Amino acid sequence: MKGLFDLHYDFKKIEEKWQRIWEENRVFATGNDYTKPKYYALVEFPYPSGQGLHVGHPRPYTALDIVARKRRMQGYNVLFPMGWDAFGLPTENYAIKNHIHPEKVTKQNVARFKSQLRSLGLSFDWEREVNTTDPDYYKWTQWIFIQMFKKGLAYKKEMAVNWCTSCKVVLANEEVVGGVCERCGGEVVRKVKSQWMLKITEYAQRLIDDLADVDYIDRVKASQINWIGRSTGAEILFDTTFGDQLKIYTTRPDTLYGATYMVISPEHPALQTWSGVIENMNEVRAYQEAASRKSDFERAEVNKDKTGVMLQGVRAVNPVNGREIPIFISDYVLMTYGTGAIMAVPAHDTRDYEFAKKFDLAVVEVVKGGDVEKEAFTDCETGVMVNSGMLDGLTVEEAKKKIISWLQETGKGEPKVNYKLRDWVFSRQRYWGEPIPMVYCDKCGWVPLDEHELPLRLPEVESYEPTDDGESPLATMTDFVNTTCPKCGAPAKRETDTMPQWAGSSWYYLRYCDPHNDKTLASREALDYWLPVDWYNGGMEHTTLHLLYSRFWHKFLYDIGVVGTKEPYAKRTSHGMILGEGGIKMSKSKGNVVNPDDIVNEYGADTLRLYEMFIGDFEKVAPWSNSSIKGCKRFLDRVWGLQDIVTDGEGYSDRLEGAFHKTIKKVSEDIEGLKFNTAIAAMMSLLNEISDAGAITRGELRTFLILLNPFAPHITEEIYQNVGLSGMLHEQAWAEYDSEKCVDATVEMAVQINGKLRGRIVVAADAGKDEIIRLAKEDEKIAQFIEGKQLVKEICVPGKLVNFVVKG
RNA sequence: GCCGCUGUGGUGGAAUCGGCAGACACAAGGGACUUAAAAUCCCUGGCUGGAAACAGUGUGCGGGUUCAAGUCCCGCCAGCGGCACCA
Repeated sequence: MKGLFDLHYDFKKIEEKWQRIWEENRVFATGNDYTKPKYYALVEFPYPSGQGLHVGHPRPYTALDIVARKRRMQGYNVLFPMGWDAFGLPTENYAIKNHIHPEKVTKQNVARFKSQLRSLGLSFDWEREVNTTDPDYYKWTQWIFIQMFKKGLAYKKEMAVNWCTSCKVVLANEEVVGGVCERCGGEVVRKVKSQWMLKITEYAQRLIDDLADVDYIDRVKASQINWIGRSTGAEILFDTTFGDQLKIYTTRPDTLYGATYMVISPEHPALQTWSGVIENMNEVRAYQEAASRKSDFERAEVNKDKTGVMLQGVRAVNPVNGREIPIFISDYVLMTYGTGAIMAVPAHDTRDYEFAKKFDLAVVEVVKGGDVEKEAFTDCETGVMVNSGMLDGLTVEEAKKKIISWLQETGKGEPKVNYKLRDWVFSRQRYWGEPIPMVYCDKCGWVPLDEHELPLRLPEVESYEPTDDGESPLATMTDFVNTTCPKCGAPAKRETDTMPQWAGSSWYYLRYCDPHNDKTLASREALDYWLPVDWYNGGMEHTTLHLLYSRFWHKFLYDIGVVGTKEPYAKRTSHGMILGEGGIKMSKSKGNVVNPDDIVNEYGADTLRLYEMFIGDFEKVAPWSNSSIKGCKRFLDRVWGLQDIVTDGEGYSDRLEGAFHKTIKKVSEDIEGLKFNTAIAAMMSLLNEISDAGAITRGELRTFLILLNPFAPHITEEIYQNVGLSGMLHEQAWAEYDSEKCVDATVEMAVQINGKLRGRIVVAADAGKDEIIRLAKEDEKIAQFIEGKQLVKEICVPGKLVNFVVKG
């Protein structure tokens, strides 16, 4: 005999069947009807690594797949594309090791990823697939670079790079872990090379300001603002005894009277200027030498002792009181921020304090409120100025204003805004990246290729390894390197560095709008229709690099008239990582990696999708659990069993009508609010109610399937067909609810005495306060508690509770 | 040090504006079905006491506001992520 819910459904057959039907009917191909309302849902395209899909990938993909499927049912023209961010080091390293062309490796990896993604039933429009390593794609990456060069935003500069002394190779910052080479563990030092740079700093203020116009989750906005690191202060000129001037930047111009010495970076150019008068130049040179040998990691170690050398023969003059003060060089002052020189105010800066204590320098208190005998007093809120001449008695804020206007009047300084954000180092001495389309001509300097010569393809090379002196493998290709100047025709040499991995991903969302266009990166018509991306979800780890870089490129493209919106993404959300069982990060070495293929084989794609959405708060990390996933499979088995109890009838039954309206509301709202877990819980509750009722009408089942379809698209489509409903499920309109029907006729209310739960009453939903209180007092138990006592207060929140405050 | 997040049963996690803490699931225990197991179905469950009704207690810790606090305020503690000598 067949029980009600004891069927296990054949997910393998069903999932393959529907994936085939969707593909053959081009069900998820994006519509080109620009008169329809549009919705652009975007997930970050993956790097197709050799390991295949990780169980973390489906979490964001499923989430936005749910949104995309719901939007289609709501009548939108939906763009939900996918592609490959395929340039990058792991592929290149694999190619070096195994002597296989990275293009071939990429092709294999993409094929694997694609079949894995297909098996999950994600509704991507594969006709719009893009690949950053495709010359038809990177042609436009190169084109954008050339536009930036033409506008002066791309320039070449001598830069320190990370150099692995053992691999003899330039490393990206990400490859330097804990100060050593990620691959071989060798020592990493800084080496100066000429690098292409992009002037993202020119957009720093706009990248902050325009965050006001977009709907990003707060933590994303906060870390971008933090990363850009805007600070306001002043630049101040100090005369020197040499006869020139030294410019410093400070955020605390109010403490100028407390500046008792100065510090400049070991790389500061003034040292060259003063070399004739510095008496201890040997000592200075030795310090410079030592600093340059140090890795960035060593130099940045916070807790290390401050070191430095006092310059003999040159001193500075504090402009506000004419006092001569010593100048030091120390590596705690960075050449890359501000002016590479500071005024040191030990009384009110912890680093200066530490330095002053070590070198026994004067500490002059100029802001009262702390104890500068013990530690630096850095509070700007409460302090009052002392020992500061014209500033005495003012608050810190007042003093800042006053000293800045004094500096401006006397020509000794001016207000200044600084950013921590640095220009983007855009060169990599690597093979597997977009070639930089530039030529160096002895006469003309750096000249971009003619645009009609794009794409500049990656040439075939024999070895992908960088050369011994850290040049890209392209540097050994004389056929590639030797060319003629696009401007004057003289013999010239090509740039042999390639672009970083972040290049191709900085504009890919634009290409999806019109991926096969060979005239422009995308037609203006398509861009105007689809932009901005309505909802972009991606990892927090991309907040300060990819997300910021792509906003920067978009703003540039806006400035030159390629796109019509200031911002690329209207909304940005971020998912939490999926950890291994027990909350430990999944890793090969720990052997706790879950392969999505195994889960799909054992439970089916619908169960995997459902579980990844049910696992917890979408925005937080969640530990994988092999037993919890069974609950989701069980749920789908029970949904499958609904076919056994379906009855004729297209309307709602009296018993379930309210529950259905409530669930439609809950699921609809929860999807918008990233609360996929509670949306599923609501559907589970509804199923429990249906089970108790023992029957479901075909109309009710139809509604249930519509709600569940975005989460579990295969099984719902199959049941829909099995019970003889017309058309295909994904074509149906999203379910509507009636707010009035979400309210029950009667409600159970809690009755409290002095805030403690003492009883319950059932009242009509529309009962008034007086009536509720009357009914509560009539309750036997409550009456006992009130009897003989003084009723001080009666609180009634209709629909929730009653609270009697009694005394005595 | 700075920025952000988190702390709720055995576990994952729920809980609009302050309004019945623990929804929904997992695991566990008991029962039904079965020759048996699996699967499925039913029941129980924060903790303490009690056979039970019930009472007390309970959301990292200490205070406070309120008729009412997981939620708001003040002060701590612990953990996670990111940045880090940015003047």
